Amino acid sequence: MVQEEIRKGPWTEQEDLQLVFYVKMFGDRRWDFLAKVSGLKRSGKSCRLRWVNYLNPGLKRGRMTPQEERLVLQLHSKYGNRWSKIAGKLPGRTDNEIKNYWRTHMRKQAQDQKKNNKAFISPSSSFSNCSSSSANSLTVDSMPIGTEQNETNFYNNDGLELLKQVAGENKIYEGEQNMMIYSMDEIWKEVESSEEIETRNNVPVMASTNTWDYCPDSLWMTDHYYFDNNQDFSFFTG
DNA sequence: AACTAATACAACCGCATTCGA
DNA sequence: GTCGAATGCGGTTGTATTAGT
Repeated sequence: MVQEEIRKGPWTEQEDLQLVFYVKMFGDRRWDFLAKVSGLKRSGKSCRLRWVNYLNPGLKRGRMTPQEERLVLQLHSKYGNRWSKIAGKLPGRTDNEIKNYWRTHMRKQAQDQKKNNKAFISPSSSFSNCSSSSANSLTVDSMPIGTEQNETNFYNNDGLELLKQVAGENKIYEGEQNMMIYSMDEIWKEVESSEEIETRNNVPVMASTNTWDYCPDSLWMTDHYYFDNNQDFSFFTG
């Protein structure tokens, strides 16, 4: 049996467009199926990763804000390397992004400590210790996230205008704007309250990881509703 | 201007867990 | 209850970009 060649490496714009189109058509589930019907020579796993970490319209782009950095420090000291859990508390950020951020800064931290000829205790403890001092210097807790000055724009390529059209981008932007009013205070509140519930019930609380939670009007949510409630697409899956 | 180091980001891999037949 | 497929997660690696010399 001849195995169809699976593409690896960086995604092209064309592949992105295709994936977005098919995710919009069929929802962000059944990745193997999506990979097949889309004609992409990618594994379902690869498609999912690309969507989750890059194409998902609810993602925030650009550098972490100081508030987010502080929250990551705090959450890491609590949860350790459970990146998806931490990401669940940071709307628009992915576990991959946070993981990368942490890794980079841990390395820097280790190097600094080496330089200062200090004993290296442990990643989480050393980092969380430093977090308190840096956190104290911050005074803009109530600044809404997503309002960072970084001008990095996900859709800054000409070709992606098409993507906008295909994916109904206007709606998505509305969603992003809604997301922006989710202030750090609110996030902190959520962290605290979910932990309370966790402690009380001794049951893990699923954070609202889905970006749609903050984008009630987004087209994507509409699509999900549509697919989930109005249509039976099982015939597609054979 | 050229080179190097540091940083940020994207992607892959392997394993664990969940789901459905 | 079992098993295979799908999905999710964390670790790791590769590459592009930026900053420093």
